Amino acid sequence: MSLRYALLGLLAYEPASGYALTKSFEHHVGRYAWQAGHTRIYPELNKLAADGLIEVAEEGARGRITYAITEPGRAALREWMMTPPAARKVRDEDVLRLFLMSALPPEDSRRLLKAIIEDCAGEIDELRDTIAMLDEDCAEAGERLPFGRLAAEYGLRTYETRRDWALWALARLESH
Amino acid sequence: MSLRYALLGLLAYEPASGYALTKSFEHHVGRYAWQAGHTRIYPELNKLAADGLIEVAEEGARGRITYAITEPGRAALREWMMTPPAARKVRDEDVLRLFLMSALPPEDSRRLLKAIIEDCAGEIDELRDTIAMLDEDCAEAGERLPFGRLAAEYGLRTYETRRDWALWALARLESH
DNA sequence: TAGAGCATGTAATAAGTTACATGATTAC
DNA sequence: GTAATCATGTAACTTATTACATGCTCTA
Repeated sequence: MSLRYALLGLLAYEPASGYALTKSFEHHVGRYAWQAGHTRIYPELNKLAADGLIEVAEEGARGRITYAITEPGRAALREWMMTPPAARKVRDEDVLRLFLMSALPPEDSRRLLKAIIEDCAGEIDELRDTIAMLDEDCAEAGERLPFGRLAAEYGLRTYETRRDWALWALARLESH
Repeated sequence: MSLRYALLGLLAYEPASGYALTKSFEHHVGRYAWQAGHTRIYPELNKLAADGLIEVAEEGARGRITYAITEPGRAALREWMMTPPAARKVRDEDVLRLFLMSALPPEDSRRLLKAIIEDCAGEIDELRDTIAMLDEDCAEAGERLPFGRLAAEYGLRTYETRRDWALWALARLESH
């Protein structure tokens, strides 16, 4: 059901085609929040349109269909956003790997932690660049804090935290 | 496929019954790393046993079946752990809500951010208590850093980061 | 004019959820 | 003895993945 609202949320931010939405999922959305491929996205868009929560805003070249959210769609999104469920439900393969390290022999854990720390460093560098670019654009154009900027900041802080956690875990491992 | 390795990882840490594993998922594992209910766990355990990656270690009261990982199971787990895929795949409904805030009218965003900050504060308090208890037990018993301690530390840092991010987002929202 | 990438879809299979079902043991 | 919770399962349905399929348009 979440995919429905992920799509609704992206379309509430701005109208887009299935193809453009797929790209959003490949980049920030699928990386931190909700993963989805085009084979699920297209059918779900059709269902959303059938339910009147989105509508075709424009039909462009190469069969491109740009959708926009409707008023009922906005209402449904708002309802979902403002009533979070009690139970948190997460599926994150990376974090799963972190958690299962207790099960590995210590040398493997150490190797894995070091790889994670290095990987995080790469992500952090990349995100810092992204943010610098976004802030430049924003200084000219912007009022409202854009979707990508929120995501990038979240990503940066998340990777910093993960790296620090890995450093902590490594230190605890070494001290035993 | 990840559930398979989640189970293998937990059983590599220590033998357990399907019921006990289900509880692990309800608590730390499902909260941060990988969600799963008993209706998926039991069939997957049977499949793992059929594949020889785990074995029945003990049959106890009320039909309880305690499983233990086998050597092939350990090898399969290690292989999976040490070769993370390039693409990160995440499904986290909470984070999705954070991301979609750009799509809400500013007053709603503000309300939601404040609710998130409060919620994080609650989680942080709870996790601090958990960690204090774990560290007490560990001081007596312990050498290797236990599974739950890793998870609790990760959880604590994650919630602190999320709270700080929400505070940052709120400040940016107010300044416009 | 050829190749890259835009753009959307379907079908078969796998994974996950919800609802239903049953029985054993423990603590009160 | 009875309520809670331990303990495992199945069936119907929904959601997601993988593999396959097709055609358009822009750029070099």
